[in-house]
Amino acid sequence: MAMHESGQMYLEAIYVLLQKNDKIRAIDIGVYLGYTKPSVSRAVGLLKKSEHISVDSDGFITMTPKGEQFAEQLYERHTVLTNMLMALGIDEETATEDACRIEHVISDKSFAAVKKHYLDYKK
Amino acid sequence: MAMHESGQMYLEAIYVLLQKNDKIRAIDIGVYLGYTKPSVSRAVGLLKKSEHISVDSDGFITMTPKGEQFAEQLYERHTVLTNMLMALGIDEETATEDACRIEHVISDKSFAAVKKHYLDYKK
DNA sequence: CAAATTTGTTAGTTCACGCTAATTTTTGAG
DNA sequence: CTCAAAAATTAGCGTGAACTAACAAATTTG
Repeated sequence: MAMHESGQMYLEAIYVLLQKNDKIRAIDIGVYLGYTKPSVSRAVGLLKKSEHISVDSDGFITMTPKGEQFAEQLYERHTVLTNMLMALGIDEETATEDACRIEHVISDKSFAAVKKHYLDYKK
Repeated sequence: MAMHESGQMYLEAIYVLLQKNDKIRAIDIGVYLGYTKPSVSRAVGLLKKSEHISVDSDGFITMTPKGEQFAEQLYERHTVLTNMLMALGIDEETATEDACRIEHVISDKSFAAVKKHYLDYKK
């Protein structure tokens, strides 16, 4: 029942797209992630069923409060991990890729500790 | 053709078991990882085909040089990541779990940078 | 030595998550 | 209003990786 890794990826993509655009549809997610329409259709259906997003009658996608909260957490992980790796001298592309994979597997505990260390260290 | 994440997990388990035991068989891996015999059987078959391990006529498993090299890399990632998380105050169980998941997804570049930072910082 | 246990394999299932192909449904121009 | 393009969905496939059930081979033990 819990969201799987791919669901997180889609949710984060939706979050990012919604920051830049007023209205988004399934196709925009597909273009952004480089996935085909059926894959997006399926994922959107699942996120809708799990009530992380809403899809209106015109196919425009918005986030529910639940989805928003979840996405914000993911996005924070993403940005903190990316910035941290970049602070260690990693190029942006690699940092983003690694952050994207690590953000889905690291525990809350470890993320909090890593983030704290990073913020302390940065000073 | 490249080894998948699950293959890495099995290979690392074999490496760890071989450090503690003279001889190991498929069943030991299953017990260690909590997987069933068929799952182990399949994984062992794949690792044998990819020439990371050898299985003698009595079912005893050894590592090829190729497998050993690979496993050592994995194990180093595992220990460094675990120690690092523990140095940040994470309990051993969580640190091990997270290290185990991160070690399969982090790039060589990022791992090297994280390791360097950790070693420098520790001093 | 025969029966019971342990170990390994084979066959087939399930689930997540991509894909392509084909088919709707929606939309927007002429 | 009609018709083509765009968007979405449905159906079905492939792969990775776990599972159970059933069986075969090997080993232990009464």
